[in-house]
Amino acid sequence: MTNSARTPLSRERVLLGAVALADTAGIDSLSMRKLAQDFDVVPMALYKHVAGKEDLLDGMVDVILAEIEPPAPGATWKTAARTRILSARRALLRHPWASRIIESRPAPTPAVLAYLNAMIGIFRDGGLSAGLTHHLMHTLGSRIYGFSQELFNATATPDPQALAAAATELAAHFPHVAELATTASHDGHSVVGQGCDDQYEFEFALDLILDAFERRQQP
Amino acid sequence: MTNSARTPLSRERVLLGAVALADTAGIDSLSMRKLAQDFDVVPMALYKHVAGKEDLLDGMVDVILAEIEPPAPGATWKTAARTRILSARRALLRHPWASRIIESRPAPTPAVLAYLNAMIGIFRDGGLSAGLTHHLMHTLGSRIYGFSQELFNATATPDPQALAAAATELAAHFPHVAELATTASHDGHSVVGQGCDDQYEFEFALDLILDAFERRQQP
DNA sequence: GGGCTTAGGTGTACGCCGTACACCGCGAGG
DNA sequence: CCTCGCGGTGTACGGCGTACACCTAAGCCC
Repeated sequence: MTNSARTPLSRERVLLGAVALADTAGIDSLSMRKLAQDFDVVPMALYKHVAGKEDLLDGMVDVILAEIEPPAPGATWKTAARTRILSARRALLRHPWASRIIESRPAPTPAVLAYLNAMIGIFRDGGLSAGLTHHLMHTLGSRIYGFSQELFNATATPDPQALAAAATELAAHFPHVAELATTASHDGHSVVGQGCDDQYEFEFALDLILDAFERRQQP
Repeated sequence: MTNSARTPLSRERVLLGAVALADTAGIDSLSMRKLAQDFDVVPMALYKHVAGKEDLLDGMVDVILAEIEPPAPGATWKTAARTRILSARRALLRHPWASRIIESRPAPTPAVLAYLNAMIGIFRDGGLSAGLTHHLMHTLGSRIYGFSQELFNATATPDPQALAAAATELAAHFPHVAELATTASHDGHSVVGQGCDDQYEFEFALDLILDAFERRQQP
């Protein structure tokens, strides 16, 4: 009656479990030991399915990449790229830890290369030269994956008292920062902290870049 | 004769020592214990000068920020920003670990806020509206600090044998990536791996963004 | 069916890490 | 002279990734 009929581990089960754990407990709580605990298994058991923690993280990136929808056929390169990147962004927003992990990988996995290859293909097939495509990839940077480096990660202080205090502090010493923080660019009602619509800003920058390259394509 | 006349520690000495250690041994080798060893001191001694490792990393960012030259007065906002950002980039290139640390800080230090405040001031004093400045800051992203997220961090394989093998492997499965990797956009002689001039690409993207906002300033 | 291989889970152990807490020597100020 | 507190010490704890030897049970060939 030991109910020993556990479904056996596999690389895929380990990776999905790791993603789930990171989603619920936060990426900092993701350790081989905790992950093993989730499977009611001894830590070393994971090493039969994953080469080590680095390999685990690589695999998690691949899982996120797999959530990105393939590009819709029959669109201009600009809308195809835009759609794909915004789909990537949606995947990234489902897993807030993912951008940090993507940034930290020292070498690209085959899945990452395949993703980049497809993105480059969109531009080349759209008629952009190899050189211009190269520039475009560099200019997009991490936006290709659907995120951009925030100047400072939202500090999540839901306490309105401390928030107001921080605002006056900010205004006193860093007036320009304060002005921008309280200016919600495209709508009026905003406070410091969540005063800017990240999605809007992301699309604004993305479109600005894509438009600029479209102009250079046919002068 | 115990030569006990050590110059006492201080927050500044600790931070500079940490930067030096990260420069020489790599950021992954930077631990409170190793750092203490560099000072011939027991690990806990450091805690009299820094609150903990997070505070240490914050302080290291401040040290790097202090290396950035102040903006030259009497220039247009565009060249002022350009100069400052390229100076930031030079500082970052002196400390290859720095971008990873900057990215990872959960909250900005006063020094970071001061840097951003000065940068925003350049744009506002140059006549850009608050809204446009806001967009510009988002579009620049981490480029404000002098770096951009590389699609994949150079994997430093100086072995020409393995490198050539990787190149054919790449060409077989990811032809578009291979094409871009072997196309050095602005000069001809290049191989996969270091086939692109990161500095050129950085300035290209930076200028493209600044130019785009200049155009929007006065239509 | 008997023995062999082997994939997959176990147990123990090592060396690292950050840091809490109690302690103590010593120079300065009352 | 006595006290206070700054800065360095020693010990210890809990966590981490993972190397290595081991065991067990299922699958396979003869």
